[in-house]
Amino acid sequence: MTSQRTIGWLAKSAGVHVQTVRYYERQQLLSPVGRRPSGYRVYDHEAVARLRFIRNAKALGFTLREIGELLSLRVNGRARCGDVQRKAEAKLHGVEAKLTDLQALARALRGLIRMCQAGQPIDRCQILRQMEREQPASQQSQKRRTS
Amino acid sequence: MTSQRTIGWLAKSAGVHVQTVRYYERQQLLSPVGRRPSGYRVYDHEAVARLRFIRNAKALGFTLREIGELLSLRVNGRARCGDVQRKAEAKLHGVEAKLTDLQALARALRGLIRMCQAGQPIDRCQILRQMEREQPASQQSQKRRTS
DNA sequence: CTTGACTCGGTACCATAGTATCAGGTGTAG
DNA sequence: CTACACCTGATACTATGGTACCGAGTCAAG
Repeated sequence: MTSQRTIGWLAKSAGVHVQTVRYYERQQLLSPVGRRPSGYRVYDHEAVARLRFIRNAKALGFTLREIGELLSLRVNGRARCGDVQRKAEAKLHGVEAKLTDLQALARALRGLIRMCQAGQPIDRCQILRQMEREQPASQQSQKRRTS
Repeated sequence: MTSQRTIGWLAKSAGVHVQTVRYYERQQLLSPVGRRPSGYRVYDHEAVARLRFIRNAKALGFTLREIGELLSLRVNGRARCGDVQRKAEAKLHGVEAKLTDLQALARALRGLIRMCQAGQPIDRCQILRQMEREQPASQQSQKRRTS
């Protein structure tokens, strides 16, 4: 009953796999409140909230590393809301840069499709040509991961 | 000399590592025009354009698999324009779906940032509170990383 | 007390996009 | 002719975010 707060209970409550909970533990994002004598992990409702937090932050595009930072901000009493805000803003800027790039690409693809409809041969395709050009690395849309 | 079109020349010309060129070859994105008797790969200027294409498409968020499709689209282009058009349209739909996801993400981030009254102690941070809420994964799938 | 579900740690594996290192062969400048 | 840079395939390793499987131990219902 009430003592059923095992890893399986937690996983089910938060809608993730048991292995994922253990994976998050290895990544220092989450730990059990204790262990039974048998070694079984014991959790509380806090853990469910924390796991939900992780899931939502992940859906917002934060990496597990970033989520870890967010979580430790929460623990660290001196941290201010502004710290969190800055992280969210950095993430937003990355997303906006990506949006700009993708919008340009969508426009280019629509152009290609129009050209195809006009019966133009593909070797005149301007986007494909454009993509062969040496591009001035200008507004780099984040290398790999936004930190 | 003109006969220096080895993998090293290509890699330097396109600004990637030699191993990356070989990796792309394994991924069927690029192949040498031939081999020297010694086995050395030989490339031409086309290869530089192709590598630049790959780099630029990658910067736009295409996976190597998708880039392969784009490249074969270019090669098959002369044959059947209808085929090409369908592929381009599929690609466009993919880009538009990505755009929708990213726009939702940006909206969510902006909403969170607005809620934050900087200077609040961390335990009153609305961003963090919001992220603890049960958010039933909602509509957007988020299958691929958006970073 | 047995049965079956659950849990343990450990390890291996998936995809993605490379990077690093290896022994050994090649190419070329001095 | 000798250095030394470059090339070869093969294999292993990086990071990210998990998933799958293993034998062995545990827990609770019947």
